[in-house]
Amino acid sequence: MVLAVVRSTMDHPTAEWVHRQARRTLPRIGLGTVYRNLKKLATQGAIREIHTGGHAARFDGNTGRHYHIRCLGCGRVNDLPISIDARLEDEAGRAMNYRILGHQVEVLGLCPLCQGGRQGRNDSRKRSIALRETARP
Amino acid sequence: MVLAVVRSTMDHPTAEWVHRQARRTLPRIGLGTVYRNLKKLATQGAIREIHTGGHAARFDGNTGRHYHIRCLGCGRVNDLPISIDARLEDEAGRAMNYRILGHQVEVLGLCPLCQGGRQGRNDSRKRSIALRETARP
DNA sequence: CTAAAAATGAGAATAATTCTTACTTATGAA
DNA sequence: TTCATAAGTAAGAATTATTCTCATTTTTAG
Repeated sequence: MVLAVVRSTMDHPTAEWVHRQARRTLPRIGLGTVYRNLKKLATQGAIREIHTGGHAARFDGNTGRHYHIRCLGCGRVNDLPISIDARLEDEAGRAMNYRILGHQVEVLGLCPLCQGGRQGRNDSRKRSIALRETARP
Repeated sequence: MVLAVVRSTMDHPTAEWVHRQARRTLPRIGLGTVYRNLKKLATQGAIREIHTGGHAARFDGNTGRHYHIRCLGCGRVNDLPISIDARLEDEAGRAMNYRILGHQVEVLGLCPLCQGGRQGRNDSRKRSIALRETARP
């Protein structure tokens, strides 16, 4: 169920949103169960966990390699349709003595909604409340 | 004082480590004051705040544009001596309707210490305890 | 020197997440 | 089917990182 919910959207939902959606079908499911299963799915590689901006983690049903863009106004996260940089991991591996396992890129900016009217209308607090209340974040 | 501590190391310290160090000179300084000043310094652009991996935020006295590499074994964060990708922000700006403000890159891997002996010795819990107890993280 | 403004310490409050526990459900061998 | 064991769960307590509150102290400007 948790997997299905995460895969049902491209909007990188939070655990709380997944919980809210899952409850529409399984009314008695607990938030702890959602967290437990999100973690297990992420460990198994079925979904990806995105930690960003010091806010709640977001989960991504798209496990293909891709980059993200995050709005500093409202906190929304979107996929970036641009090619990944193969050079990066090579160069990093050569420069450091790490065993390289991957890399993440996050572009920061203001989404179209947050650009108009000096960016106050959709601050992160209001946005995350909206995200909790609507079906589609 | 807080600024001096953050600038004194290249090790991307946590707020708690900064607090511990600051207290060696200002024994009565509170953790809240450290957080308050870290936030103010970050807002002013004097330091940078790094949110990563769902753990405690880290602070970086190096405000020049650069990338990071994080060890999945022990959580340490290091600077990457590789050039930044100018193409990324251009492409993202063209593809999305965002106003682009910057981007971050984080390479993930295992540091030299965490590669030996099946990576158990320096797991993130032990590492973060060590980081709290030693002068240099 | 003094009044107003700014910063602080101490601890309470909050948010996200994990952990604990008693209970329920699934699984599998007999 | 039946029973035993393992796995999963709900509910809420606990933890961690961070922010907030507020009474007090320090700084600043006049």
